[in-house]
Amino acid sequence: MAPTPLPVPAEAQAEAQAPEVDRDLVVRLRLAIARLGRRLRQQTGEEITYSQLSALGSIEKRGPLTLGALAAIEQVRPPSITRIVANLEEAGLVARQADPGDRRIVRVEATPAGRELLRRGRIRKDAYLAARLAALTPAETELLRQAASVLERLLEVDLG
Amino acid sequence: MAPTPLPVPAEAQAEAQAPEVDRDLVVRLRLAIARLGRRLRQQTGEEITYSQLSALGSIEKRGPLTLGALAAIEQVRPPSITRIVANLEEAGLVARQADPGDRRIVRVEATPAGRELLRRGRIRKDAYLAARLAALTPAETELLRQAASVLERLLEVDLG
DNA sequence: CGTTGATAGTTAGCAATGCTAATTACCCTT
DNA sequence: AAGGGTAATTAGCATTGCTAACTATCAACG
Repeated sequence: MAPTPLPVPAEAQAEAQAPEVDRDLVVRLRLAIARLGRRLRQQTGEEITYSQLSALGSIEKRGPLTLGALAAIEQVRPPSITRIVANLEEAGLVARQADPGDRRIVRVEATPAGRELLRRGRIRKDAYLAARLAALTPAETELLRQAASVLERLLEVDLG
Repeated sequence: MAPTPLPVPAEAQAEAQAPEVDRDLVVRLRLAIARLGRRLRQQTGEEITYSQLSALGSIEKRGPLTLGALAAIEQVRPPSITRIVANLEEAGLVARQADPGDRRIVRVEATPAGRELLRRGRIRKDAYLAARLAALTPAETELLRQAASVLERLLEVDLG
């Protein structure tokens, strides 16, 4: 299919340097991601909300994290993270550590219970995706692997 | 605690993963999609929430819809749709029609203002993604194009 | 030293989502 | 006319996410 240039509105042109963008790709990606994301979100277990699960996952993966760092990762404002972490702590899934050098800073870490819940939750979510990935050819799987890298980079692009 | 999630499809609760499935890929894809999806959701613009936008989109696309049908499409319970539509109506973006034959039924339709907002909203979302895609190399763009096809197929895999 | 300004996190309060349970209004069949 | 089922709504709850304002702490500079 022929890539059609996207008429980029002024506000976006201020951000984006390249005026030529593949409109079709943009639309297809947006729809695919929005829908898949929605399905994954619905795939949360019963014991914890999606936001909590996501935060817990980041905490486990990236070690002891300050709340500010966690908020940045989760793309949420500090007050939201404060509350989410409070709920996680109340459920015994994360623990807070005081920073010895700077008493303003709070670090959070996953507890064994948190890790265990995460493991179970992942199995469920992964099973959902995995069941679908299983229908793909090896070449397609490899393609998605590379695409995942690109998507990860995309997420790190900070346009301000 | 958390709102009770929708019923989980049986096959997702079933056994963990087939050993052949690449676990790392599954995890990375899930995270990338979930986060990118969240960002797109945040990119709604100020005038309307994501749920409202999604509902409005379905209403425009699938013609006059009963609230029950809309709830099914949006995968939410009837009370949620009632409220979302009420907000959309208050904003003048949709209009209700009484069903002449069955007075229990309410149908909703997008107003011109609703259609217009939808058009603008799409452009803004596309611009968000487009700005990021612009930072990619041609090879990466091509990769994503192929990945989009795979993702689309993934979504069509109907396991339940 | 001690103000002064920045930084980290919290609290308070708002609007919205999503749910369940219960209710209202209505249709259809008997 | 009575019953049971269907469509939508209301009421009430927990959660999310935000902004604005506040506390506590650190660091720097005169």
